[in-house]
Amino acid sequence: MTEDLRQSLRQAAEAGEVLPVEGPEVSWEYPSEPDFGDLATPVAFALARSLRRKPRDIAELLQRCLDLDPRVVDRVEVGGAGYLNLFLTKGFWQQVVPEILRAGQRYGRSQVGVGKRAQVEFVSANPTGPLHVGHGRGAAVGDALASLLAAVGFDVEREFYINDAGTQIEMLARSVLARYRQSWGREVVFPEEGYHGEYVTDLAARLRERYGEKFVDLPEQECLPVISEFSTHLMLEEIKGDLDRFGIRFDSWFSEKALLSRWGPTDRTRLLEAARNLLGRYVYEAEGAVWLGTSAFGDDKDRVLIRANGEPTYFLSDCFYHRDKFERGFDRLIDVWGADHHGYIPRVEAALQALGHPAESFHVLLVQMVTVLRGGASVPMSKRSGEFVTLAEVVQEVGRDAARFTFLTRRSDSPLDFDLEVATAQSLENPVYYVQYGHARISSVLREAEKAGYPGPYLDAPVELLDVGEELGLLKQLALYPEVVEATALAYEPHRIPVYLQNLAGELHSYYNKYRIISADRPLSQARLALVSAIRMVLANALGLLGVAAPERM
RNA sequence: GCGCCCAUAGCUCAGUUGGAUAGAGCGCCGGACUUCGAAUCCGUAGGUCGCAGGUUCGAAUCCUGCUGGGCGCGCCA
Repeated sequence: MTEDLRQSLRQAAEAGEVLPVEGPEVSWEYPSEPDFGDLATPVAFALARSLRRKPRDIAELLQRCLDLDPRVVDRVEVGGAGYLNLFLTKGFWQQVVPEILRAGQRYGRSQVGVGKRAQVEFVSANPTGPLHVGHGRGAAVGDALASLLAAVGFDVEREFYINDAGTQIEMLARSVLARYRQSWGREVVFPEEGYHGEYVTDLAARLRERYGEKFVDLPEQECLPVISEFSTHLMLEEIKGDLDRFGIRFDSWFSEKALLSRWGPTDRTRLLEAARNLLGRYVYEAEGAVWLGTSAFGDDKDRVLIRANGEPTYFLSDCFYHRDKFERGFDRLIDVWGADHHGYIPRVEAALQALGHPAESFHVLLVQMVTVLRGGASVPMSKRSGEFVTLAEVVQEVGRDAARFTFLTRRSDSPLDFDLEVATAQSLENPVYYVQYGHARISSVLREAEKAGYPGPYLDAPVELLDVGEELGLLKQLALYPEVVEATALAYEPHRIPVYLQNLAGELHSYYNKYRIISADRPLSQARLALVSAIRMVLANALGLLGVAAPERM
C-alpha cells in the first residue's frame, strides 16, 4: 500500500518537473496527531536543498500534481513547514477487517524471505550444568526470532550447538568422579576449577546407581571417558526437559564432538590438515601452536586454533562449525549469544571472511545479562560455584508465559533485572496478562454473541458502520501489523512485538469500556463483532510468535 | 589501559529508515460494575532524554569528547 503511494508520489513529482534526475527517497511515517493525517512524508524537506526552494512550496507543488486512487486517499494536505499529510478513506481502513478474517492465522505473514534459508542458533549451553535464567532469556529471544523470520517467509531452522568436547566437559567429569569417590568414603581432593553445584552430587549418585563401585579405584584416565559420556548425556536430557517445559523445540541438536570426530582421531596432524584445507593461507604455525590470521580481517590479534599441546581450541571447532552451517545451505546465520561473549565476535567474523563468506550473511545477536533479584537483592550467579537461579525455577515460580513475555519485552541490548518476588507478587498486573486478558475478553464476548443470535465468522459484516474514533484507531493498528512483523524480523528485534501488543490491547480495553459490542442494532453488532474478531486474531497471531499462549478463558 | 553495551518521568521500560507537542505500565491521588469478563477503564500529577560540543531545515536518535554503570580483553568456553 505504501509502495503504491510512493510510486504515485514519484510520478507526480516527475510530472511537476520539480525533481532532480533521480527520484527522491520517499519515507513515510505514521503521525501521532490525527490532524496530521494517516500517513505523512517529509519528502519536500529532502528536495528543498537541491532545488533551493522552500519545503513548503515544494510540498504544495507536489500536492497539486498528485494523482492518487480516490478509493484509498481521501485528501492531501500540506502541514507544518512542508509535510505532505495524506488522509486515507475510512473504506480503506475498514476493509482490513474482512481481510484479517479471511487470512486468519496467515494474517501478518509476508514474503520477503521466501526462497531463503535461515538458521537461528541459540541457547547452546554447555552440558555441564542446568540452564539458568540467562539461558532462558536467550531461549525466549532465539525462539521468537526464529518464529518471526518464518513469518516473513524464511525457511528457518532452530539449532542447539552442544559443546560436548573440551576441557569443560572433562572438568565436569572430574568433578563428578570426585563426588562419587567421596560418596564411597574416599578422601579426594576436589578439582580446583571444578563444578560445585549440587547437581554434581546428584550426577555422582546416579553414577553410583548405574555402575556401583566400578570407578572407585580405577585410574582416572579410564574412568573419565565413561563418566563424561554418562554425565553429559544426563545433563543434556535435563536441558532438553527444561526447554520443553519452556515451550522451546529445536529442529537440530548439533554435537561438537561429532563434528570433530569427522576428521578421525583429533590428533594435531589431522586437525592441522583439516584447518589448512578449510582456511588455507591464513593458517600458520608459531610458538608450537597453530594460528589463524584473523587480524587481517579486523580482529585485534591472531588467534590460536591448535594449542601447543595438540588440543584444538573452541575457536577451531567454531570455524569448522560455521563452515558446516554454510555448507548446509543457509543464506543467513544468526547466533544468539550471551553478551559476555561479545569479545569473541570479531574472530568468528574474521574466520568466516577467511572462508569467503560475506559479512552480512552472519549476524550475532547479543543478549545482555540477566540479574536475578530476590527480595531486592541480587543473587550472584556462577556456574562453577554452583550458585545460580535455574530456568526451571523461574518457570515454576512466575510461569512460562510471564517469563517469556518478560524476557521479550525489553530490548536484547539492555541488561535485565528479573525480580522473582516482584514478578510473582505482581503477576496479576503483569503486561502479559493485560494482553492475554484482551484475548480472553473477546473470546467471552464472542461466546455471548453466539448465544444472542449473532454467530460468526462475520465475513460479510457491514464494516462501513465502524467509524467512531476508537474504531478507526483500532483499524489502523490492525492494518499496521504486517509491517510491524516484517520490520521486527528484519531488524532482529523481537521486543517490538510485545510493545505492539500492549498498544493494541490498550486500545481494545478502552474501546470495550466505552462502547457495547452486542446490542439490539443488528448490523452494528455484526460490524463490531467482526472488528473484535479481527483484533482477537491479531492478538493470537502475535502472541504465537512469542511462544505465549492466547487463552480463551483466564 | 583497550574494546563492546547501556544511561529517557519516583521505579521498570518503549520511542520504527533522523521528523511536527518525547509515550506506556507500575506507584500516588480522585472517579466508573442492575447491561457483552472491573485481571478493565476514565481523570490529575510527574521530563535540562547522563553532561558538553558538532553535523542538519530538524537530533532522545548520527559524530566527537567526558561522567557513571555492566561485560569482555587466555594456547578457557
